[in-house]
Amino acid sequence: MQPDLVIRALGALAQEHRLAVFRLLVQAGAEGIPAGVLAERLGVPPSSMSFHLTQLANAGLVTQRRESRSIIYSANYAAMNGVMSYLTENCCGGVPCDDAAICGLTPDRKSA
Amino acid sequence: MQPDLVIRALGALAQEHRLAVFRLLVQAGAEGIPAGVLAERLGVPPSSMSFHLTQLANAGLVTQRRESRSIIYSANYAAMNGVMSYLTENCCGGVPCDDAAICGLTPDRKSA
DNA sequence: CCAATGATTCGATAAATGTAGAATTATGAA
DNA sequence: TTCATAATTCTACATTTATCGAATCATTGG
Repeated sequence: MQPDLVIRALGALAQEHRLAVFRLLVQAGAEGIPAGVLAERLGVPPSSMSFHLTQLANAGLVTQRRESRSIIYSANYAAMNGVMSYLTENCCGGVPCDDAAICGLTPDRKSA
Repeated sequence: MQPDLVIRALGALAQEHRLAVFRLLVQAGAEGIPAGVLAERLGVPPSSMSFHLTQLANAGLVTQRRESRSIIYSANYAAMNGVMSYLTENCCGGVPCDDAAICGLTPDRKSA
């Protein structure tokens, strides 16, 4: 994954509402969530939500499909994996995060 | 790690120069790199570099120590691990990711 | 003390980001 | 067609971010 795309993805996630949206979409899985539902759940006006969804889409983190009147957003797991891989390889000392915190274990396992 | 700090860390890394700085610091290890050397290596004016280093420090991603006239920056690995853990747990479908790549499989938790 | 070095802070400026109402587009139903 | 629904685009505005020269602060050496 090229740095430019990684930067866009990080920037896309570095915002309260967008991080919350992405978390919801990750939980929702392939089924996805309509834009309007996301707006309502987070208490954000539709036009603002649209702006944020555009940012996420532009970073490649979400995909969209139309279903009747709704436009349904889904998380792009592959893109997220790409970001995680980049960070692991370039920003974690090249250590494959073996028994350290990264892979799902609680961070204070690092209690050296 | 609380979401607010995660957002600040993501925002700190979502910038060309800062991502480059952090990568250099990760490679440098505990020894760290002086601010001036970072500025020169990346071709950024000292005042601009200072701005970016402040952002990184404010996000908790780097630490600084004075050594004679130089101020030496080092990567905070624990903070980075905290960010990775948060993303793995909240943005990768909760999959423990240790038998996939980072989180290489789409969670078909919707299988019911 | 005085000058030189390394770094930050200040100041001004340009660009990008976030917000949200109003208008517009797309779809479906009567 | 006409209306209602779902979402986006348009528009304006305030805030934040990024840049970088100039001024300032901190440290060391003469």
